[in-house]
Amino acid sequence: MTAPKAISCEAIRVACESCSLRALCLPMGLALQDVDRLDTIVKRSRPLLGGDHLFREGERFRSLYVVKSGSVKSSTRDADGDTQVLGFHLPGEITGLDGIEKNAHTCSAQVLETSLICEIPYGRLEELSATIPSLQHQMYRLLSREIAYENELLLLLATRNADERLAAFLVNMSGRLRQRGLCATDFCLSMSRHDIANYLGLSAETVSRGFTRFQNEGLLKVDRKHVQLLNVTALEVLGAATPAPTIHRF
Amino acid sequence: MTAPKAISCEAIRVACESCSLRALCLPMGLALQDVDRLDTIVKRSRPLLGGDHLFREGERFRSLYVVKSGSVKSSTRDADGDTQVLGFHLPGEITGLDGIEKNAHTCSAQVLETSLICEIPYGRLEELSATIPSLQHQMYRLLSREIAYENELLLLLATRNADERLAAFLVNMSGRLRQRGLCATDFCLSMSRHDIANYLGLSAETVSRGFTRFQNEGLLKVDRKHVQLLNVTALEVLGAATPAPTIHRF
DNA sequence: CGTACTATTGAGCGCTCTCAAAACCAGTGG
DNA sequence: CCACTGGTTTTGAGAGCGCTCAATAGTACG
Repeated sequence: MTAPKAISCEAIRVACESCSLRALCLPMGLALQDVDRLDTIVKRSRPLLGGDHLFREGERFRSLYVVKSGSVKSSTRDADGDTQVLGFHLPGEITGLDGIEKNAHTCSAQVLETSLICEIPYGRLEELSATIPSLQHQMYRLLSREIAYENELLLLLATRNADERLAAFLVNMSGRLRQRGLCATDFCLSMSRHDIANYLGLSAETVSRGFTRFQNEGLLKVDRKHVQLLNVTALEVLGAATPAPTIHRF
Repeated sequence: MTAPKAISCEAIRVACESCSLRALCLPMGLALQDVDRLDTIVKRSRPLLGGDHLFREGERFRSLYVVKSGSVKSSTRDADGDTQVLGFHLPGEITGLDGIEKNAHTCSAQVLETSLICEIPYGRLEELSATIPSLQHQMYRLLSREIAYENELLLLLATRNADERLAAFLVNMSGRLRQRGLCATDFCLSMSRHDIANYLGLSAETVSRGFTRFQNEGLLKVDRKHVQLLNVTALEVLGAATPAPTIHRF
């Protein structure tokens, strides 16, 4: 029951040894030679530690960042100082796209655990994309994907109750892990309950209660950050579509 | 007190006679000759009537749409059939960006009132942007802007109460109108209370009560769709930043 | 073993939803 | 000019979900 964290993180690490930009871009239709050209502008840094910042809100925008292993949290802060978690980025995913327009970051990105991150200097990427139409095409798709994804999130926050949000979150994480070839039913959540709650527009207590209830209902097993999904179908139904407006129990 | 609708809509119409792609793109740093090239691929259609669809969820993605005059509502539908309003598009604004990735629209766009819409065939736009670096640059900015904007919306839905959401909505509309050179304190809301509520993740009743309370507090005057902001500062404070966690009144 | 932090659990309250009715408006036809 | 109709908006009353506050429990680390 112990060290599930180590197991899961190791799994991620192993799976992502080969997770370079190749893995990210090849399926999207880039020619191998173009990926190599892209590869030349990418900077690889030493592993970052949990709590390290990739960038902070307001900083000059210079680069996009691709998670190679580990995970990243992006968040913003409003006039009150209230912080809002905008998303979690898993291996293969990109962050920093919001900074392009104003040439300044509108949110902060913080590493949640020891992570490997690729930095892509945006200026050079844009130059390159002007000479490689397929790269430009993928860039447009990438940005559009982000928009569509946030639309889904808006739907979730605007219409779903606490259980549905939490279920949707778990199903979403599960799907993204599966997409990267990782175990979709047994994984570690690198973020705190508070972060999850904030992301879902709930209080930490409500998220905690949700986990407990799901466990009591046999939908999953949870031990701190380690989560084991036992009934993915039920979670999907709960998260994506409530079969009936009101469910009466007895 | 009557016919404010006509006044405001007329104002929009007049102000947007000149609101072509030139107005949209020139301030963004496109050379005049490039704007002209862009102009040649744009289709202009006869005025659309309230309720007409620009596109529907699931349809093949072909074009982006720029509002010349009038207004557009974009919304999505989930598995339950629940509909979620994702945004309102005013003159000069663009819609359809979410469809690029999957080559299919992930939301629907519906005209709220008689409107003039420019259609930009996406394939030709992408081709063009591959030959005009500055256009490519603006496209990236446009997409990034959409992402940053949705981030703000997520913050609103996740952390703000009903009054704050409504205030933020009004301030936002006001600012966007001002940006287009229209009156920022006296305008008509082309969308229904139900649409506003849905957009803000509230019930129509709560929105209605909000309008009434704001009016009683002297923040604005409201008569059906016609809104007159009397104390923009107070609304900004309420919508963007609550000065203190709790405000005690007596 | 003590400290600091995170997570869980409990109790009570308040905001917002739901349900319901009334008011209001626009359009139509008598 | 007025009654009728379908729609939206407003207003009211009650209930429930999720927040807040608070205490406890569990974990990591020195």
